Amino acid sequence: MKKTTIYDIAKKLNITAATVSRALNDSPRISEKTRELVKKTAFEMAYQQNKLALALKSGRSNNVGVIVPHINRNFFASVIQGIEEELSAHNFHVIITQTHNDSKKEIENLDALLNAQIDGVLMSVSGAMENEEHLKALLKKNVPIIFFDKKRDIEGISSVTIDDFQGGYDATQHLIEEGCTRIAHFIVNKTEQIYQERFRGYKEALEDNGIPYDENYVIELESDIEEGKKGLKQLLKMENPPDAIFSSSDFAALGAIQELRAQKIKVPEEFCVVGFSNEPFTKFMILSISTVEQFPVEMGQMAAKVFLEQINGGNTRIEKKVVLSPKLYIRKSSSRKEALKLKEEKVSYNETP
Amino acid sequence: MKKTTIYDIAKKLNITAATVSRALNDSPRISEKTRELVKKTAFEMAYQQNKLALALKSGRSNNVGVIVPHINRNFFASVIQGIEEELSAHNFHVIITQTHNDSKKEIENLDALLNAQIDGVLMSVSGAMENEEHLKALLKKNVPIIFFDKKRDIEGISSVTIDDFQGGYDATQHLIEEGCTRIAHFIVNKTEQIYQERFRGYKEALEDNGIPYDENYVIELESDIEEGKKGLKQLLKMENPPDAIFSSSDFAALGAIQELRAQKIKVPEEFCVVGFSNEPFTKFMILSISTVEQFPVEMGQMAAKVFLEQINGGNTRIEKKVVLSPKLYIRKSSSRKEALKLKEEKVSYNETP
DNA sequence: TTGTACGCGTTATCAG
DNA sequence: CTGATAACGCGTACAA
Repeated sequence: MKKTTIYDIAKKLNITAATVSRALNDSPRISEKTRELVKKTAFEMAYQQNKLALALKSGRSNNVGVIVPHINRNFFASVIQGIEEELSAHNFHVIITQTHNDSKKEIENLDALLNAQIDGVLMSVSGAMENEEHLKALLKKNVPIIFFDKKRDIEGISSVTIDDFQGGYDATQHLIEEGCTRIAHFIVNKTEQIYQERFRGYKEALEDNGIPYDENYVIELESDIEEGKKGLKQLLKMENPPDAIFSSSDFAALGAIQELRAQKIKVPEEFCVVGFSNEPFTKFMILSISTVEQFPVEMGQMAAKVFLEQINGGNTRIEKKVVLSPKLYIRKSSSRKEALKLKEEKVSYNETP
Repeated sequence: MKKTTIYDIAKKLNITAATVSRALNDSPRISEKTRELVKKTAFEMAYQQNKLALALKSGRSNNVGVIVPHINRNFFASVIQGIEEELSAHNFHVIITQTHNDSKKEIENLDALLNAQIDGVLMSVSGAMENEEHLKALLKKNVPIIFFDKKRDIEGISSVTIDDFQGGYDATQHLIEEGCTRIAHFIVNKTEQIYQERFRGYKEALEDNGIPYDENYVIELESDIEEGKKGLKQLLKMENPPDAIFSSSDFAALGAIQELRAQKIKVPEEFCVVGFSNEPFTKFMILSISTVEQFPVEMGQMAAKVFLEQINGGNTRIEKKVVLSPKLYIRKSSSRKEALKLKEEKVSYNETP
């Protein structure tokens, strides 16, 4: 069955397509009578506007491209959720693509999206710091781009991120306040800005508290449970092993905790752990894991809002850098003082005759 | 900066747009020389094909709409991942929309996607069993639709689901084999097919094992931790409380386990629990939760494949019903026999002088 | 091998 | 208030 166009309606009513168009779009320059007649027949013929034609004519597709490493990662799924909610309310559609952390795939996706005439790109950059030629090239195409989470500092491109430095600082400061003195750090990828920033926060918190920084306490690993176990084993082999970890990955933090359990080391009494990202499981564990919330839904909404501003801002190119504040969620895996206090109470209770 | 079109290239080379088009598309009817010249200048002028114009002309947008209740749910995010991987390999783009389980939103999204001239829709149906007029109406529009997970039985519409009955049956059978005799069931929503099927599997397994079915053991609740706790409390109040739960929701299963712990009831020794969906956290818990894997990524890939078949199948309308097999993952929360055996060994070890 | 002319569905502009 | 026409960018049947 062929789709009905405004021409079909026009023919049926013996008027022109232009008139039909005006009627459907509630143009002021049309008689009430024709307007209603047109709308009625349009409904009867099950007319559906072809946005493609509109897009071709207007130069706006009302589609926005989103590029992430993996959709199936709670963080990114949540960001996308925020983006979709904000943009669909403004009649934009969200096209999603994945890079699997391969910058070659990123270039391909970008290219395909541009071909599809998207009105903008919201992306979390994949790969190492090098290669950003393809991103700079985007600027010339005059397509609004918004980076979120993993950004690059490119003049003219807006970004929405969290203050990773602050997140790292707060996590470390908290561990210090809980009485930990030898704090290790799991860094996910030394070549990526977000991890560098968390690392920097870690170091600065140590420094501010007069705790010497020991580079042997810093281990680079993948965001992965097994890697966390391995990392912990490595730390325990040291002459002067740490009594806490600030991990840039919740998964590695979980691995570390599992390994600590296996080695009969008590968490948090003897060893504290703080992760990063607030993955759902961190809250659900019986030994819940302290972590840093990144507010992914809000990040997505904000990225979408910045995009909408740029679209509506006309030709004035605005470079906006939004930095959201992370929030440390203190849970059991690092509540050392409280755990020790409880234990003490128990002991004294037992000692009472 | 204006985007360059084939017209711009044509003008520059003093040829016609048609020739440029042929050159870029590697038409056989063009000289090697012009082809190369055109491609070279196209590159220099940073030409990008406008797929919108192509779509308008060809009637194919190469965009596919995906409708889910929530993107930020591990199951759906994984399905989408599978869809994206499969479709992007065939040069289709994936447009995602959410319904928040509101069938009104579903209708709106469907409408918007049709306006956008998508080439097909892959969707998990929201809402209760009633209202399926809008879905039937789709058939007339001649747009390929594939249901996944939550489907409706509508003639002419293909679907990809898992065998929920089998999942429910296997989970219950397993509990029986572990020695549980009074098995309760958490059903998420009695009006939805997938939950009805799991429930049916539960009942049939009981019957096949000669265990009487008690409707008081069946509790309807939301897929939610708090609801799971409430459900468990309700069960324990009974005169003859159960010794196991097959929960259609991992979250409710977790809630039940947390409440069991709070009430000092030993899992799995005194009470076994099996969930459904294999949410990531079920594996990560120290007391890992047995659950039923639904293979969401494969489901997405399969849905995409069925769509591609229909697209390529020409006019022959095929109705394909793919049913994937679920897989029971037996973990600690229901490994009663093993736990009892271990305990016994420990006891006898302790008793040895 | 290349050019000419048209159509995809819509809206904007100009004329009536 | 309505009709006629051009334009968006592309591919292609037909003509040369």
